[in-house]
Amino acid sequence: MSTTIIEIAQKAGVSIATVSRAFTQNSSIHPDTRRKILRIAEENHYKPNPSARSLSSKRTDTIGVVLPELVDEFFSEIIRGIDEEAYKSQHYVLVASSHSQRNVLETVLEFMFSGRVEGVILMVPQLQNEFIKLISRSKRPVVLIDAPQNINQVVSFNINNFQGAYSVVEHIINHGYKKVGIIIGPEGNCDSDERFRGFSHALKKYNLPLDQDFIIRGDFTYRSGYYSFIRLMSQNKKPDAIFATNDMMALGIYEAARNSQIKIPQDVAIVGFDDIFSSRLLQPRLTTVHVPISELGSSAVRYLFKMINGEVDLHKPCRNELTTGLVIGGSCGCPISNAQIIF
Amino acid sequence: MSTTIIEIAQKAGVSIATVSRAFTQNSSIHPDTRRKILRIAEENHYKPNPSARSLSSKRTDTIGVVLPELVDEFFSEIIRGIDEEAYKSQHYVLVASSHSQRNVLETVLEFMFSGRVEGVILMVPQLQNEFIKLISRSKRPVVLIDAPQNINQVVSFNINNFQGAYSVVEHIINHGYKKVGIIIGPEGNCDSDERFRGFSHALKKYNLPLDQDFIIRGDFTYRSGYYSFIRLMSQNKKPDAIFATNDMMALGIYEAARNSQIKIPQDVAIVGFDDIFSSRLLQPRLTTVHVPISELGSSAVRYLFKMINGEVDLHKPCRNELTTGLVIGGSCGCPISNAQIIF
DNA sequence: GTATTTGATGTAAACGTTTACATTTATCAG
DNA sequence: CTGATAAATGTAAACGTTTACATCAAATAC
Repeated sequence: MSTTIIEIAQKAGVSIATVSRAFTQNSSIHPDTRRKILRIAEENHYKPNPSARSLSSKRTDTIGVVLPELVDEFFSEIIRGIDEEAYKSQHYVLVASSHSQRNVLETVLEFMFSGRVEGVILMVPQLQNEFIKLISRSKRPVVLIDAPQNINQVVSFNINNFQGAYSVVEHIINHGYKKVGIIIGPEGNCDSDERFRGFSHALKKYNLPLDQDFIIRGDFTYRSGYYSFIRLMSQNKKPDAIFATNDMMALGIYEAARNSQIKIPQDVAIVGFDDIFSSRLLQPRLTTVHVPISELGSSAVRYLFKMINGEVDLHKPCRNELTTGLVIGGSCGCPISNAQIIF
Repeated sequence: MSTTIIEIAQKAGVSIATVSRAFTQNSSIHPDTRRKILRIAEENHYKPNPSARSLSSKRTDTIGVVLPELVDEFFSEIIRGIDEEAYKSQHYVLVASSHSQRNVLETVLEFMFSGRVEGVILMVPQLQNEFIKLISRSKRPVVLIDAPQNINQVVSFNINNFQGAYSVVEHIINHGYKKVGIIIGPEGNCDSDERFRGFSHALKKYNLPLDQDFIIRGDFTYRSGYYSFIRLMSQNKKPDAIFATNDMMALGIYEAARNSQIKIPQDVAIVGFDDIFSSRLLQPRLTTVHVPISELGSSAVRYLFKMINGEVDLHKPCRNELTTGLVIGGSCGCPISNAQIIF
């Protein structure tokens, strides 16, 4: 049907082995021969068949990416980081989001055992132990994005949630707020856990009490931010500052505050985490923690390639934390002109 | 190395052909035999090798998706729609963003046609004629998302830009505004062109003049919205309403208005297009045009599968328009309580 | 009882490469 | 000039499936 290596070999007057060599990097072939073959291939619209190639060589030039459903703003940034890096190394990206209808374990297994990809980048905020075992035993390299702190048998790239949370909470404490509330994320979510840890640590450091009434569980959605805020602020004892453990919930807070005539930051200061695009539009702008999202993706890919190329040990655990940065808006009480928002 | 079909055949006491048949849908094999083989395969962690399979059968169970770099909010929604639909049909999704470099797109296309995927979903707002030819001659099915109006040799799924623009502009005209400005998108962008057409048509219909001073070219970015607004409003003759041809530019407008103390909608009414998440956070909420993004992706995939399965003619051009909906906020002058935003 | 059809399975030839090994040719030291 | 070494190319055996075709047994028709 389509042109094969045999045709090209005939037209170039060489064997198929030589044609094959013309298409691979480190093979001994005369530069002139290669040029000639590539020219003829070009003329005949010949491309090596990927299936045949990987059947024979066991390489697929493809990496797999498994993403969770939730992380909306992350999604495109992460993929962009991954895709860009993969493109540089001439690799393809096979994606799968772990849908509600889909069992994550199944997807990952499929990926790892089907031989379709050379390695996997896995992002699952709620990671069970069985996964960890599976991954650490796997023959194919796996890099996690956002792995729980206590897991150390794997390779992972993470946001420094603790540090980020600590510094943003420290920042509001320095404003003089003493009754600091927090809206945490879903149970078992490692980002949320770490951010809570940073929060607690900051309070402790500054000798502030950890008041149970000021700890509300949300689930990282807009809606939960809205309602958690209302719950917090309808108690007799109200916080004077709130740490929303992600920006999406902070957005919900802003709406709830507007609806109940509560002024930010006069009545209550708000800080968030993630620095998502939308948070920059809020009035006053949200003070939050910047996260290097696409870098998370590209770093993960770079490391994955090292594993694939055998430059690093496949089973040597390795935890990497990317540093966060504080983004100061007006929501914490800082005097901020909004004129500088243009980006 | 890993278990092959031969091993399973031996353990099951059948030929490899029978094992193969156990793994394909429409093959004559005794149910008991299949069950037994699948059990043994399961026990031995056997999965058919995808490369071998597709080398032999010419099927890859994979579709390709090429996306532009820009369209941020669309990205994740589109992929979600595509992935979900592909998953239902047991297909994998290979993504590539076109990195906004033209020759890259070419490479990507070639990659896609190298036999790695069974069909391609292509989204490129600025599509050149050479591509159209390439696509319409292609052996593999291609479905376009967002194809220029004047292109009719291909299969495409589109937003009804004209209708959407027409109705939102009609809406502001009905408010009584007579000097309606517009910020259009980048040159050659088909979405922008169609939206402009809808705009002009509405003006004409209501006997309003098309004033060149009220037409400013932006490029769909926040930044361009900001500066285009300033340009529009620093003329002697100012518009009393502005149609931003996408929401991202409307966001920029809001900031520019805030900085120059111009009140929306009292001093100037604003409407947008896309109904992106962020636009719901604006005060007053942006009146805009809702676009069924993920549906665009899933419809495209469904049609692609029909082409792959030969249910529809590969080369029969087919243009599909998905209807948009008007989202009423307060930015056009409508009295709107913001309480209902929670979604 | 024989001929015919049907369904389940086996046989073996693709599918289009890569690559270990063999062969040829060119290069060069002595 | 000879033998050794290196570089370029050829030969042919994998790689792990699918599938057209052949075979065989059982069911059905007459």
